[in-house]
Amino acid sequence: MLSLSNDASTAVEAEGDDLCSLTRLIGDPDGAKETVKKLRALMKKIEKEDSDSEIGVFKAAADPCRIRILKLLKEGELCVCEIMTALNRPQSTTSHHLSILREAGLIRERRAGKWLHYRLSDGAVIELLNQAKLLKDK
Amino acid sequence: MLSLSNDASTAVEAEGDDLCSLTRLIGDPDGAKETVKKLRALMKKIEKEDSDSEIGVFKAAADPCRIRILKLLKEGELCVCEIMTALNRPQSTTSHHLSILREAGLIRERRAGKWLHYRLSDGAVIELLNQAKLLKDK
DNA sequence: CTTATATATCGAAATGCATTGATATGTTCC
DNA sequence: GGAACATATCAATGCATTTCGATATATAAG
Repeated sequence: MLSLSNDASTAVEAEGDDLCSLTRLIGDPDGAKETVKKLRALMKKIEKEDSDSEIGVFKAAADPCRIRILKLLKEGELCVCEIMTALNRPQSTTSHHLSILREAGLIRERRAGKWLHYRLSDGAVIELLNQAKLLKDK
Repeated sequence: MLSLSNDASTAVEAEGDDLCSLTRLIGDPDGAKETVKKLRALMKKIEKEDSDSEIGVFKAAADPCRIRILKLLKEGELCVCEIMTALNRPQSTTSHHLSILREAGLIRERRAGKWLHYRLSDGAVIELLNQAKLLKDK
């Protein structure tokens, strides 16, 4: 099993492990070393960008109930009790899904008296759905 | 609890249930009935579109490992053993994630001898990531 | 301040998903 | 055909998420 720690010694060990397979792959040890170095650098760059909120966005959209909510809201603002009516799901379930969408930044709320009206937070949400649809159609 | 079945009788019953809360919400029974009708029609339209593959796309992107793979592949084609080197994860784990991305249509494979090279399936994948990033930045 | 209503949060059960070692499949080379 | 290697699939384990009833919070009205 490869180590996940970051200190220098285990990093060197891990590099040794990787070289086993990559040397064979590439055919020469120096080329393999070079490739590993490039991959590590690229990975470091990728891990430095915080991907958490991106993942949150995708997680939020990755549920049938929540996709339905997003598609409903494409037509305009709705309050919670309208959404639960449309979904045909209990209030606690509906509310839970709304809070996940809200925390991911996909929807916004507006209070009007005792009612909360939800809407898509931005045109980017619609674009996100469009891109997913594009991908599915191929 | 609201019924999930589709036949006429239970649909009427369910409509009655919904009217309880929506009538109060809107203030007049006729307006409520109208609203419920609209919501049901909208929902029927939404459920008719097959959202499954869209959900598959979002599910595939909703994992730290897999987001990393997508970002790696933005730089160009890589074979499995390069990807597992970069991710620092066992082969079976890496392969599993690749198969999910492949089935969702986000990546494609190309065989070259005993190696499989993976690449992003389309520019739409990059656009998808961009839209998610846009959303997170607000 | 009490009651009614709309929504959020909690807690428990059920389900789904990520991870990984072990094993199977497919490819190359001899 | 058999050995070596790259990758996929299987099966078991543990963790995360969904669902939903029960309860809490917030707002409005009397």
